[in-house]
Amino acid sequence: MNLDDELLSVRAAELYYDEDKTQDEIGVILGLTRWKVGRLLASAKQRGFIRIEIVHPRARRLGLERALVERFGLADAVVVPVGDAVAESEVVERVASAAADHLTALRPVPRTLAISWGRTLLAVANALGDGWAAGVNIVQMNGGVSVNRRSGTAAATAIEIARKSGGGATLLPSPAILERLETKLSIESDRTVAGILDLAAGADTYLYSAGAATASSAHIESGYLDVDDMDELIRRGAVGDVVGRYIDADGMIVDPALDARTVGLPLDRLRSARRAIAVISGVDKVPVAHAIVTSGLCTALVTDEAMANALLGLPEVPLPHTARTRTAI
Amino acid sequence: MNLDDELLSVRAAELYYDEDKTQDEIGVILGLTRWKVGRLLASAKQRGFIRIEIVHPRARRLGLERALVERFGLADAVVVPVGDAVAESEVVERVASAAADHLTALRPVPRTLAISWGRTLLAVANALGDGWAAGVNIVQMNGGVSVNRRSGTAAATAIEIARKSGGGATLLPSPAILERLETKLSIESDRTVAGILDLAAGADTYLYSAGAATASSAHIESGYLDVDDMDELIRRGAVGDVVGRYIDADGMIVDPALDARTVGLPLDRLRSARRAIAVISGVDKVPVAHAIVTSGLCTALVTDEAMANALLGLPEVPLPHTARTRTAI
DNA sequence: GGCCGATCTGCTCGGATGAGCACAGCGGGG
DNA sequence: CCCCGCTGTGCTCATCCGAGCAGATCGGCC
Repeated sequence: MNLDDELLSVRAAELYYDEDKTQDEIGVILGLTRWKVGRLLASAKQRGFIRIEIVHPRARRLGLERALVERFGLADAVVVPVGDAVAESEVVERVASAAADHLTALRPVPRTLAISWGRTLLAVANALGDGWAAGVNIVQMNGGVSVNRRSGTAAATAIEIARKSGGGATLLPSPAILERLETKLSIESDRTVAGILDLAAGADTYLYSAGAATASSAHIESGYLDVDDMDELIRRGAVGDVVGRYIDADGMIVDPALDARTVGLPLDRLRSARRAIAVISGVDKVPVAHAIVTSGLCTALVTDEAMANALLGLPEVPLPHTARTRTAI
Repeated sequence: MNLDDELLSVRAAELYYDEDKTQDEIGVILGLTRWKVGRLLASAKQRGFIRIEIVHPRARRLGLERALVERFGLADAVVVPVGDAVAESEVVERVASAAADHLTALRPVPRTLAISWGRTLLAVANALGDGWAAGVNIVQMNGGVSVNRRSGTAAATAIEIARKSGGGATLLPSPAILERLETKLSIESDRTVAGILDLAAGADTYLYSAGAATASSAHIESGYLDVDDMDELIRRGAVGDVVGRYIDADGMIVDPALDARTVGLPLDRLRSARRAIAVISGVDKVPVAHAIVTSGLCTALVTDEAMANALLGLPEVPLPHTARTRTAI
């Protein structure tokens, strides 16, 4: 395949894709047979000269989804594209929107859905449409902030999701982390709390996000941990938290003592769940997302393209000509 | 066409373009007939959800070319795409390369080619392939720098183009602009110079670029004009220079006195030429390019996509969703 | 010079696709 | 209540296009 053919490929591609000519017409224009034109187009496609992009907020990246499912043994994956022009803040919205779609399309329809809380989950709640399902019981699976600057975020998330399905919300009335083990044990043995945790443990579907182990964690913001605690966690290998529990790169609890003071469902319940949907986006959460998918904490992952590429160990934006220099084809 | 169909379009497009499924298969997956799928794909294309880009240094934008030919009554236009990732400096190279292609494909093959000089033309000279034509006589059509920091650029351009066609170069041994009118008249009446200008006037093809009327003009760099002269020219409506002569937005000479001291072919010779090829790129040259195409100074324009869009009065990067807000479809 | 394998070219054939048409559902107006 | 135009759907048919095959061409090697 010499240079001349390369130029012809490009000319043919222009006529075919930009000008909507038929291969036969292109053959006449360029003085070639239509089969030659077909072969040129095939080679142009194969060599990556032709890039087809689907420009839509709801578009997905099916190839990456399949790769994730394959690589990490998931039941399902949803990957939303992030074009150059998509702002960081908008990515969360789009991932949340995709998660809402995914929830809406779940079959069988969930009867009891256990959820965590946070910025991402609130976005999912907002993105869900009225009547996304019928009469789903929403139950919180971990303790949360009761009073902070965005007071009631956790509760609002659960209530919103429940309202939109015409079902009820069961809130877990407990702090996320308690100072003393005894307090935690006694709260957990309280009939109300125990009942709620039982309900959560019996859920058929789990939906949660994850937090990165950084100084901007919601746990620090809410005062459950301070910066020194976080540094210590990081020093011991923490990559982030899942429903309030800090894990390392292998998905193991980093600090058993801290974990014992954390109110909520144990992680093994997620691992044994038939359906556990993790909704995670943002580069700072790559390590925790990796820990989640490799340690079986979720059956489905909803995320963004950059995350998917990172998880699969690929360069973030595989442009054809940069790809050549990076991967030495 | 409601929102539901819009989402289906996107899903269908993903399966069709990213996953290489057949429309029939997509029909099965989405629970639609193959005809419905076909219609969805057509609407997705029509609504701009599907963007097909040809990623290649030699690619062109045929649609814009046709629009330019149509709008400005040109015989030919060549527009090279500028993707997001193409650096400003590379654009000139690509335009030059396209100009070289265009020259090589000219029929009938030029016998005498009159050229100007400058950064762009030098790039064209370098981009030309050996044997791009056979025995073309190259002749300079305007005076140029003889000694400046890049000494001999003007001469090198002509010589290079000539060498690659196996023809000869005829240089115009004169400054671009003279201080006194008498000097200019006497130089022009010199037998050698007059002969060269006659030769240029008899060329069958003209090739030139243009300069913007800015402080970084080659005329200032070479000392023919100073910044005050330029300010005065701009004040009087100058948009740039064509073969050394400053014109306004209507293509008229801005300063007849200055023009009288400028050595080279008069612009009307370009207007009456059978083939005059202008090679222009860069946003700062939009005004001068516009003056050129509207006042009939060229029969063919070789330029970049941003320039073409500017000339046609379009937004620079017509993304589907921004286009909606800007042009109110 | 002549043989041979590799590559390229042009073709047949069947699947994929788009244009155009007939019909169903729907809503408004008489 | 019925008629009628409009939109959306499923189908027929002609066209387009890609897979696969036989002959042509070319370069390497003896």
